[in-house]
Amino acid sequence: MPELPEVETIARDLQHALVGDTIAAVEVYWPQIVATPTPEEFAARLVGQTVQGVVRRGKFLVLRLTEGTLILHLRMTGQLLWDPDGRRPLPAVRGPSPDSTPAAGAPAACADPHVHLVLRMRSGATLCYRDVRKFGRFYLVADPQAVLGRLGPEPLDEALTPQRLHERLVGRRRRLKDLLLDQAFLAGLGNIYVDEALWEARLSPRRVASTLRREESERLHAALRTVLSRAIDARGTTFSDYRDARDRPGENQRYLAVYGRRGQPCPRCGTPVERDVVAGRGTHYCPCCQAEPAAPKETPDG
DNA sequence: ATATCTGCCTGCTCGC
DNA sequence: TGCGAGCAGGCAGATA
Repeated sequence: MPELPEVETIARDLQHALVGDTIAAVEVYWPQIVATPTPEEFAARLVGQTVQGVVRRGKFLVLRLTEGTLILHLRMTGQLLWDPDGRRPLPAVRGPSPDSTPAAGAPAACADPHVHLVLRMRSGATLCYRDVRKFGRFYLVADPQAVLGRLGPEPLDEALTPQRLHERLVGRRRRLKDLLLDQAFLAGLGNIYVDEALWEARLSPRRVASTLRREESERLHAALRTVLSRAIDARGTTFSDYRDARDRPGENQRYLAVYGRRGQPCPRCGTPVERDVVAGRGTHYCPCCQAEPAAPKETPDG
């Protein structure tokens, strides 16, 4: 799953590869991938636009263009593959449909059936969007805030001090797992890095945010920075599908302490890692290091 | 504000 | 070997 470190890796690579290049043609093979505007408008407006910058916000990839902003979300299995020679997936052969745009029910015949959108650049490079699950979405907007406006702060932003994180946490009665996955609370965390950060901070995923002591919030703050920074340095985690813009896997999976390690020993204490469903998500944790808080005691009287 | 449910999708595992 | 069922999971949208 592409989360903050994975999208950051792609953004940094594409910043070098794409800035200054101009979109020559757009091919849409699965129209639902385009969230806004209509797929036809989307393609028409993109042609002729030059890429001026590529950045990340939360898990979104943001391409600043001459006119407007192209924003995309890779969701679960999305890959954005840059090929300087433009000869990788060759999704050129169309089905028998005489229509210019393939209908949703009649997928075009592509060399790679999972490529749903292609940007052909004037340099000859291609940018191919590949997504087995088809959950990813593209947005072409005048105002980026229309898509990004509801995102919470960036976990690595210096403005998010331990004190500020503590203040945000203690105002909420949701469980940490639930809250940290909420993109309006913090932008960019997904299932892998929430589990890893909670392990690093020695906090139970079931802990109610409002009960955190200051020292525990500080531990969580430090853990988020440690886990995310290390993952960026390692160019992301390839658990199953993730690839960078040049189709290379990341290296961070070798540093995972709990995610996907059910039954294996906790690197800190040796207790077997457990996997439960918390807040509707598969959740990995060490039952010893991340012991559940004692049930809130009903004080008989005081 | 919080919690829960559905739909979007396909590849994979599992049981028969 | 093949089949259907169930599952995973980020997010939007609806509902309680």
